[in-house]
Amino acid sequence: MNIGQAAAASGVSAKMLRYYESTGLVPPPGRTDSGYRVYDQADVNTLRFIRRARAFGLSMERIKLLVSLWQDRARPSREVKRIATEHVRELRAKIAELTAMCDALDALAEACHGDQRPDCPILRDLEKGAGASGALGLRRSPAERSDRQ
Amino acid sequence: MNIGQAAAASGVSAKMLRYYESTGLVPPPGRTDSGYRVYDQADVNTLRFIRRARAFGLSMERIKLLVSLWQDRARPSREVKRIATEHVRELRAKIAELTAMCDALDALAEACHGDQRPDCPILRDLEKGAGASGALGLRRSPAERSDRQ
DNA sequence: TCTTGACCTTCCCATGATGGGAAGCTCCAC
DNA sequence: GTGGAGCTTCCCATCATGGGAAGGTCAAGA
Repeated sequence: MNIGQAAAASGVSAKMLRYYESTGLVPPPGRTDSGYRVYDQADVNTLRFIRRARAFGLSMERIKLLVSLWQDRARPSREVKRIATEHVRELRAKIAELTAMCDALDALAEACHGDQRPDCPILRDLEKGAGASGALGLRRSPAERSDRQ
Repeated sequence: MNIGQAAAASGVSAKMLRYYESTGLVPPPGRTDSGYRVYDQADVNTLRFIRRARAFGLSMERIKLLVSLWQDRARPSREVKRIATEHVRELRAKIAELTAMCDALDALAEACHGDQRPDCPILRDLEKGAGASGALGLRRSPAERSDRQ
């Protein structure tokens, strides 16, 4: 199989395939005399594994770990579960963050007439000084917190 | 006010301040004879507006629109509301996507013993062939869909 | 056998918003 | 006048992904 066929069979683009190889996520495949990459079914299975792991939003770094655990018959499932639960925790945090943004902005949008008049609660909120922004805990922004400590 | 003072007063880092200027989000401020940027209170107000808009997760592009609407006394609130509701829609889509990932992975993690034994539902799921992945509608990945149409 | 078009190779660039850091200049307080 | 804090520009890195150019390869059909 050349790279295009492996891409079609795995659902990973040829571009990403080369990228995964360059970062060491997958080992360099064999080459034909003319330099074309050659893949086999085992490679395609690994790529599919990676694609599915990506669909869970896992980072390349974690996927690298998962692939090595997957290929280790003596792995303790504890390791795999640890990676998964850590990712779940991060996803929950991200979801909570987005939900807060979404709810706060939605409330403002609901309060906005949305007609030809210039008065707008959304803009009024955005131009507020140091006042708390309701649902968003916006007192000290990340910038304020991290800028030169 | 020099850039450091404007950064402290607005909560936007000096680094981002220069970046916003380079992308045209804010106009180039005045300069001293020696080349230092000079800001006034109006600039700081704009930067605060931007910082608060960023806290809602709005993109630079949309913030650019919002700033121009904000500064237009004759703006129709319709425009502002449109931008906000569009962003809310995108946030909801993102939240749904992350929630699906999170729930699916969490279910797998819950089913995993997490001990020294190698058997693991998480890895079993990831190595599955074309089978549907439960909560994730993983039949055709983005790669499969977009790769060479 | 030659041509043609699809495919492969490497290399560079762009994304979006942000930070890190280097080299060099400026300003202020002592 | 000196030291240190702060400013300037410029380049690099993130993270996973795609776009595209320049050039080589392969296979099918004339």
